[in-house]
Amino acid sequence: MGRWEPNARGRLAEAALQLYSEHGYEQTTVAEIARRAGLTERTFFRHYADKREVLFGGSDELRERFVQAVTDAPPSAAPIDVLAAALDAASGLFTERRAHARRRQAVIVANAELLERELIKLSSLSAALADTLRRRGVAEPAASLTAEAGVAVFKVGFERWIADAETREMAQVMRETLDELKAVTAGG
Amino acid sequence: MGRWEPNARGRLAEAALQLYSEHGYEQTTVAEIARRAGLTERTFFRHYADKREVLFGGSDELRERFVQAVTDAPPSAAPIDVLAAALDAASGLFTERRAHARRRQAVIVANAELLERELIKLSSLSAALADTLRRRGVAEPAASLTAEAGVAVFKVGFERWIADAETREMAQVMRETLDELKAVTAGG
DNA sequence: TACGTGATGACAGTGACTGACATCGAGTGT
DNA sequence: ACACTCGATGTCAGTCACTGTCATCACGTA
Repeated sequence: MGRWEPNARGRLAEAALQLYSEHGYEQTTVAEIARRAGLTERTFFRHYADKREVLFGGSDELRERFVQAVTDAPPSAAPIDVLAAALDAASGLFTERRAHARRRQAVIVANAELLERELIKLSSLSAALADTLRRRGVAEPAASLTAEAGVAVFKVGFERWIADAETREMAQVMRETLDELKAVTAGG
Repeated sequence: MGRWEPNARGRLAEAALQLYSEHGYEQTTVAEIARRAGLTERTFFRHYADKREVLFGGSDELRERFVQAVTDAPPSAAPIDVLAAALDAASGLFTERRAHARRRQAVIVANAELLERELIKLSSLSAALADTLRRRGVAEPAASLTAEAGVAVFKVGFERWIADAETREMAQVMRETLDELKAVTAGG
């Protein structure tokens, strides 16, 4: 057995989600999170840049999944179809994770600071998407607009998937939501 | 002459923008802002909820302008046309203010915390837009998607307007950007 | 066996933000 | 004139997020 219990980072994330759920984000101190994880406050800040970041450990993976899908799409595909493929690929990350997503989202929407962090993560996702589209030869402002539209669909679709019963897969919800966006922007 | 210099709130906002521009957001303390405005730190927090909010005094006005335009649109108008009218109305707030907008935006994009605040203000704008569209009878998820698309156009259009020389009016840029979004989502 | 390394602990500090109470000039009524 | 209220501000003590610095100590390696 090593000197320390393994997976300090994961223990901190789990302790934080528990405490934020039980007592609320603002009422929880970093010292409490660290204590529940069997660590000190100083060590918390060695693993996470701030008190909010501990809930967003998976955002890099989501962005990479999106970017990979855009990169892998056939060169001939139109931006909107590339977007559809990316939404489909990203949805794969959430299968079997609806319960956890609900728990985490409930904490986030209950606090403005956490919502801010969520929004900047999505903004970073949008920037990465736009950049990847540009590398495919999509010009501005089409690249940025496609990326923003994609994130809009993801946001709205994610909320609907969370709110739904267990019937529909996330990928299906995303496809329906993208179709709705197309209908709206077409003036229908 | 009154007991205090008038417009304490405005003085704080101007002092903050100056100091954030000169030394950066993080390097500026609230005590410094208050001192330059001839007030104390405690009084700063009576006018603004936190160190970021001092840059966002105009966001309520922007949201109201958007909402008013949506409310005033003819009942028969399609959501996407309502959106176009709202973007046009909102652009009116920025005429003759390009220099100030540039200065403020430069400060905001230079700091992640300020960017987070900007994003949640735009998110609040999107929520208000969606709510107003729903009152017009637009169903979900069309209402939320239209609102998100509108904010996306505003974001992209605003950046382009800022980056542009003085040639085009903001309203014109917004119209062009909305047309680009339509083209992209149509698969063109 | 000595030494370097990496994760952690200990501790002091800064600055954002809050709560409680004091101050004082201006208006208001008598 | 006088008392009385009121609103904007000042003062002060306190909490907590976050940082810099140095110490510790098991583990691997030469």
